[in-house]
Amino acid sequence: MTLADSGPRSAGPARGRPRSEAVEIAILEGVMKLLEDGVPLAELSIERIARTAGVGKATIYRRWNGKEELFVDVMRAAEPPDPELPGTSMRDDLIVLLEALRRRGLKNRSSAIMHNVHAQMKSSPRIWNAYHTNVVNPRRELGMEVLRRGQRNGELRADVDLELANDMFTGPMLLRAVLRPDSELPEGLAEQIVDEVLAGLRPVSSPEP
Amino acid sequence: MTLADSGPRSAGPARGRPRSEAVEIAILEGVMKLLEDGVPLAELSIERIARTAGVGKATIYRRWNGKEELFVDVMRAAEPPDPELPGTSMRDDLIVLLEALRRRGLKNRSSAIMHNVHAQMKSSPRIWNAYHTNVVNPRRELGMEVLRRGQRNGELRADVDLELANDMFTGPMLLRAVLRPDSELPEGLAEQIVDEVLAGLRPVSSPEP
Amino acid sequence: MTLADSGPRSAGPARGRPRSEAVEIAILEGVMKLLEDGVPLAELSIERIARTAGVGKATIYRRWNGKEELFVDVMRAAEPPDPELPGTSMRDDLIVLLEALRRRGLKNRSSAIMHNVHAQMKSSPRIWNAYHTNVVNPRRELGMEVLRRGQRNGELRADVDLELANDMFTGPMLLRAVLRPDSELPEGLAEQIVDEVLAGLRPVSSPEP
Amino acid sequence: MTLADSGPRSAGPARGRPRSEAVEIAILEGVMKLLEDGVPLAELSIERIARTAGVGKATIYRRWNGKEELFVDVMRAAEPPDPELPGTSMRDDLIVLLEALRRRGLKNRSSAIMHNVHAQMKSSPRIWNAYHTNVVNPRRELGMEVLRRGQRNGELRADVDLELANDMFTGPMLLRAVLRPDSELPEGLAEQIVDEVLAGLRPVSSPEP
DNA sequence: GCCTAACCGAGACGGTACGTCACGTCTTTTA
DNA sequence: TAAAAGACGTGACGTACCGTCTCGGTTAGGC
Repeated sequence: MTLADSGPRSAGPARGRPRSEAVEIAILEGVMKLLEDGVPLAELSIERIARTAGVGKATIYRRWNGKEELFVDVMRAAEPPDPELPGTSMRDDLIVLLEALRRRGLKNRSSAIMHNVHAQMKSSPRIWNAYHTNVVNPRRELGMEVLRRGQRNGELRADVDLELANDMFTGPMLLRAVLRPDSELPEGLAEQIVDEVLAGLRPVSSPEP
Repeated sequence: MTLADSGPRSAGPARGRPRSEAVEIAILEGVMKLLEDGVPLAELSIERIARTAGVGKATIYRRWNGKEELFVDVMRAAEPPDPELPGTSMRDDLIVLLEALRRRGLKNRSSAIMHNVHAQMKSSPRIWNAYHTNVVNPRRELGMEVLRRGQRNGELRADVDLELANDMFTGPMLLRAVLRPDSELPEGLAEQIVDEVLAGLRPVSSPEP
Repeated sequence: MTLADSGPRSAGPARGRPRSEAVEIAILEGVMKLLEDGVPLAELSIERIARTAGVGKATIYRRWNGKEELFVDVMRAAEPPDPELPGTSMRDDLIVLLEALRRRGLKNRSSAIMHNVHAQMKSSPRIWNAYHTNVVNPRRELGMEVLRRGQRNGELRADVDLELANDMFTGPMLLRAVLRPDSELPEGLAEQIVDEVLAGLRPVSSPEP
Repeated sequence: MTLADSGPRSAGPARGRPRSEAVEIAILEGVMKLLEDGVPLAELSIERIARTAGVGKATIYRRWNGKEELFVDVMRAAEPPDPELPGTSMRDDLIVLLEALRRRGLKNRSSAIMHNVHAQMKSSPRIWNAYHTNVVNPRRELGMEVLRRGQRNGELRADVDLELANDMFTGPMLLRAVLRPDSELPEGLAEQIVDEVLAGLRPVSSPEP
C-alpha cells in the first residue's frame, strides 16, 4: 500500500492499459540507487530520477504529486522492518527498540536516505504529516505499547507521563543519530540510555517482583 | 562576526570601496521578513531575497557562496541571546536552559526560521558543520558547563556521562520542538523534564544540603 | 528550410512532441516587430525577444545557438523575393537587379533590419559564413548569371572578369546603401550606375553580330 | 586630437591633478593588443580592457562615454597614414589610393580591427557619425580631390558625377575587402579596377592633349 | 612647503542579460 | 488508456558586465 495515486481511477472495471507495477518499483529503486551512490539530495531532480529509472516524467507525476510525496514512499520502502521484541521485560524491549534506532543512525542505506530526505520533507507541512502518519507514528506506537505494558507490570511508576517517558528514551538517541550524525553511536549506547533513564522512572521501592 | 566573506581580501590595507554593512543587514533582515510573512522556504530564491532586500544578486554572492551559507548567518542572527542563568542550583539553571529551548519551539520569529532553515541546511555537510560550529555547539557548551558545575557540587552523580546527560535533558525537548512542531509544549514542560531526568542522575543519598 | 536546429533529432521516426512551427514564426516575427519599432539592436536581448514572442528562452536556444544564428534566419525571412528579370537585354536585367538593391537600402522593413543585424553578424565568422551561404551568395549568383548571358550575347566584352564586373555594378550601390545609409539613393541611380559602368565594358564596336 | 573628453574641465586654468596622457595611451594600446591577440570583439568588455591596461574602469569612463566612443579613437589610432600620391596622373593617383585600400583589407593590424570594430560602431548612429566625420570622410575627400583634378586635366569626362565616380572606384574594392574578407585581393587588383572603370569614364576621343 | 582639487587603482553597488537546468504540463507515437 | 520522448512557458541558477559610487592614496598647480 503506497501513497502513490493521483490517477483517474474513478470507478468501474479499470479501462485502458493498466499501470505497470514494474515501473513503480523501478522509480523507487532508482531513487534509492541514486541516494546510495552519494548523489546529494539537492541534485535529485524529478528529471534525473526519470532518466535513471528509464521512465517518462509524466509517469512519475501520474503516481505522485511531487518530489516530497515520492519521498514519503521512498522513506517507507527504506524503513527497516519493525524489530522483534523479546517480551521478557520492559527494559529488554526498550533496549531492542533503541538498538534498532541506533543502527538506523549508522552509515547505511536507511541512514543515507534518512539524514536528508527526512530534512527535505519538512518543507511541506502536508508531506510532513503524511510521513508522520505513515512512518513515524506507527513506529512510535510500538514504544508506547511497550511502556504501557511496563506500567501495568509495575516496571514503571504509575504517575509517569508515558508520552514524555517515550521522548526521554528516544530523544537522546535521535539527538545523536539525526543532529550529530558524525558522532560515535557506540554499541552499548542503547543499554546505557535505557538504564540511565529508567533509574528515575522506576517505582521507589521493589522494582521487580 | 559573520560567515560572510568570500572576498578577495588577500592582504594589505583594504583596497577598493569597502563593503557596506547596511547591505549585509538589509539582506539578513529581508530573509527574516520573508520567513515571518510565511513564505515557504522552497520559494526563498536568492533572486527573491535580492528583490526584497533591494540588492543585486551579485551582492549576495559576494558575501555568501549560496543559499545554505546565507542561512547559517540568518540562523545566527535569529538566535535569541543566551538566557541569564540564576546560578542558584544546577536544577534551576537547567530549567532556565530548557525553558529557553521550549520558547524557541513556539511559533515565533526564531521558530518560523528554525523549523525549516534548519532542515534546509542539512543538505550540505559543509554547511551543517558551519551551523554546528557557530550556532549549535556554543549553545550546547552552556549546558555542559552547568552540568560540570553540578557534578562538582554533588548535584549529579560523579559517574554520570555528562555528554549523555546533556542529551537526556535536551533530547526530549528538541524531539517535541523540532520533530513534532504542532505538539503542545506546555509551560511546565521544562521543569517536568528536568525533574524526571534528574531523578535518575542524583547521588543516591543526601542530594541537597 | 531554416538554420533552426540544434535538436537531438538523432534518427528514426521523430520521437516525443514535435517542435511547434507556430513558435518558430512567432519568434522571427517578434524580432522583426521589435526592429521595426525602432528598438536599437544593442537592446535586442534574447530575454526581450522571448518576452515579446511569448516564448521561453529555452525554446529559442533549442532552435538557435545564439543571437547571431537567429539573426541569420531573421535576415532570410526579411529578404525580399528575387526580382522578376525582364530578359530583354543584359542592361535591362542589371537595372532591375540594382533597382532591387536600391529599394532595399531605403528605410523599410528589410532596411531597418539589414543596416544593423547585418553588422551584428560580422562578429562571428561562423555566422558571417552562414549568412553568406544562405542569403548573400544565392542573390549574387543571380547577377553572375545575367552577366554570363550578356557575355554570350556579346553585350559584354569576352575578356571581362565577370566577378569583378559584378562588383563594379553592385559595389557602388552597396557603398551608398550600407555604408552611407543617410545618403539619397535617388530613383535613377540604378540606371545611372549601369550605364556608366557598362560604358567601359561593352565591346569596342558592333555590339550584336 | 582625440574624441577623448567628458571631463569636468568646466573653465579656469585647470585645477587639480591633470589627466595622465600615459594612461590614455595604455588604454588604446591595450585594446589594440587584445584585438591583435584575436580576442573576439564581443568579448571586449570595458572591464577586460581596464584589467588589461591596468587601469580603473572609471578612468576609462572619464575619457569616453562608452565602448563605441572609445572604438572611434581606436580606429583612428589604427588608421594607416594617408598614402603619398605621385601626382603624375589621375590614373596613377587612383591606383595608389586603391592599393592602400587593398592593403588595409589584408590580414593585418588595421584589418583585424576594422573588420569588426567597424561593424560594432554601426549600432549607434551617433558613433557611426563620429566615425565618418573623423575617419571615413577625410580619407574620402582625398579621392574626391584626385578626381576633381583629373576632370580639370581632361582625364575624366566633364559630365561625370564625381561622387558616383568615386563610388565606382572604391565600391568594388571595399565590397571585397569588407564583405568578402576571405577573398583573394590579388596584387594587380587596384590597377585592374582603375583601368576597367576608367574605360567608361574617359573622354570619347583624344584623352590627353 | 603646504592646500586642495582632480586624478588614479580597486572594487562594491543595483541592475540586466547571459546560457543552463528543472519545474509541471502538453502533445506526439507506439503499444 | 498507459508509456517514453521531448517540446512548452516559467522562473531560478550563478556569472559577467554595465555604468556609478566610494574608498585610500597620488600628483600637480596656486598660495
